[in-house]
Amino acid sequence: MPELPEVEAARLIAARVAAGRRITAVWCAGDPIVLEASPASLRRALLGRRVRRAGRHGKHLWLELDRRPWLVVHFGMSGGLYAPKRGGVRLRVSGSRDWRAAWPPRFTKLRLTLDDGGELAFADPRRLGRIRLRHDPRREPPIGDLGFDALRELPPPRRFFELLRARAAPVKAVLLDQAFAAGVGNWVADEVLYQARIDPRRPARSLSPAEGRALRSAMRSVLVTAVAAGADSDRYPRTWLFHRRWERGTATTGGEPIRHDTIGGRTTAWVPAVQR
DNA sequence: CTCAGTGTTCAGTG
DNA sequence: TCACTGAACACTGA
Repeated sequence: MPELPEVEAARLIAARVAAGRRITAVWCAGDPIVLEASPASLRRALLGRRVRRAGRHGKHLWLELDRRPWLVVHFGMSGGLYAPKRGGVRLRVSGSRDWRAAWPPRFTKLRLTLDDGGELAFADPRRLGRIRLRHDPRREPPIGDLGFDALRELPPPRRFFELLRARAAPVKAVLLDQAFAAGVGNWVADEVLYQARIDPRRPARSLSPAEGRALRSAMRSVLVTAVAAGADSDRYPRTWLFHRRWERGTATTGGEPIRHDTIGGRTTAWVPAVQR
């Protein structure tokens, strides 16, 4: 699920289901890896609380409650937040293929019931996600260590360029660094570099001011567009590299070949004919 | 059976 | 101390 657009979509789900509601039941899986806070402390912190709003910074999502600490979640590689389909059939069985369609979803780690009967479930098959409690999420680690939120706090062009100029690593690696821009992940970084027409291997500090502006604009455009689409990738523009990034040895809409290299520790899809 | 993946962290290096 | 790199983590699906 989880880069900034997907987490923002999850935040909207959380707000729709829980904002203004009281938590009447809490269920926790016995998973000490994903549950950084113990089931007992989670229950103590959440049960009976009223949810004020849902917040997000980068890929972290939290619920503001009427008493601290608050619930903070990170989706890792495979986590997600789910609500029962409105008016849909409640499947009791949650095995096999489309585990997200079942209720509760398979791999559910935390489940909340609200006072109007609404429900939220955090599920994470690969267990790289985390569920935490924090008194002041924005100021404490891990969120306190992050850079600007790539959607809501994009710095002005001058400042953005200065931050870029301070980094010697490949620009792709810098985009992935959450202490630089919180919320940018592998596919967003590749999409941004493609649309800005920049070679992902370039040292960040080697970019010209014009390239810095192009990168910043592309970051804003990709994120605004993906969030407006509700993180539904089928609704992303057909011109985006996203739709072809895993078609090995294939070409973009312009007929240019896609190349795959490991940069910043991640497989990077890019188009040498376009990105310089 | 092996490998890579929409992510983060930590040990090791220079 | 800092910036950076690569491996580890855990599990699923190709």
